[in-house]
Amino acid sequence: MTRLADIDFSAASLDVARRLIGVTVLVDGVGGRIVETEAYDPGEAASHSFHGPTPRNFAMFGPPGFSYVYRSHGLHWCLNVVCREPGHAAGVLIRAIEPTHGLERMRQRRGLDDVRLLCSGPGRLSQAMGVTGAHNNLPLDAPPFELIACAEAPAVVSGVRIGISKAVELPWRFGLAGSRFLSKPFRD
DNA sequence: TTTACGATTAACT
DNA sequence: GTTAATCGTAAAG
Repeated sequence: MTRLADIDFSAASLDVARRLIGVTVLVDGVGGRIVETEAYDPGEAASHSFHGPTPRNFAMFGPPGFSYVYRSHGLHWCLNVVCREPGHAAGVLIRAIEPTHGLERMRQRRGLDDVRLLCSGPGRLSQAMGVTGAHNNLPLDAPPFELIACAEAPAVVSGVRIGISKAVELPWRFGLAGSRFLSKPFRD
């Protein structure tokens, strides 16, 4: 049984990343169940917080349980959950969700019908849920955000992270075992 | 001020 | 399998 109170955002990003699997995340009532996450920690070079605070990543240095939204490749928004205590600047990237709430809204925003392609990637799920830079540095336990814990602890698999060039060997990617909504399958 | 590049995606061959 | 799209950010000059 995973209750929302069991998710302590002041814990290490590894723990938070694993525990977020199965949790439902909504923005304005639209969203779904988290099936894939990645942990980032200032101790490793792949993290945006590795080089210290900047105008982009300041949200990571704020309180845990807040959002950190950044723009990737000039066109995609990516949603992160800040964890650890303020100043430590660790975070968890939400990489994929299983769409459950507001399917029509998400189809409209994404411009396609295939449920499987709606939210299977960090940029995709942000577009589907309407997340933009305006959602940066907001508390996740207050509107427009909403988190709903799952009834049972899900089976979680892990592997190496995707799309990075530093610290590529760390197995800090987590996913819901057997999910059809992952951005890429786990082979590890 | 200039420049190079990215925690990506989609559309190609 | 490869590559173009597209621009904010940060490091270099």
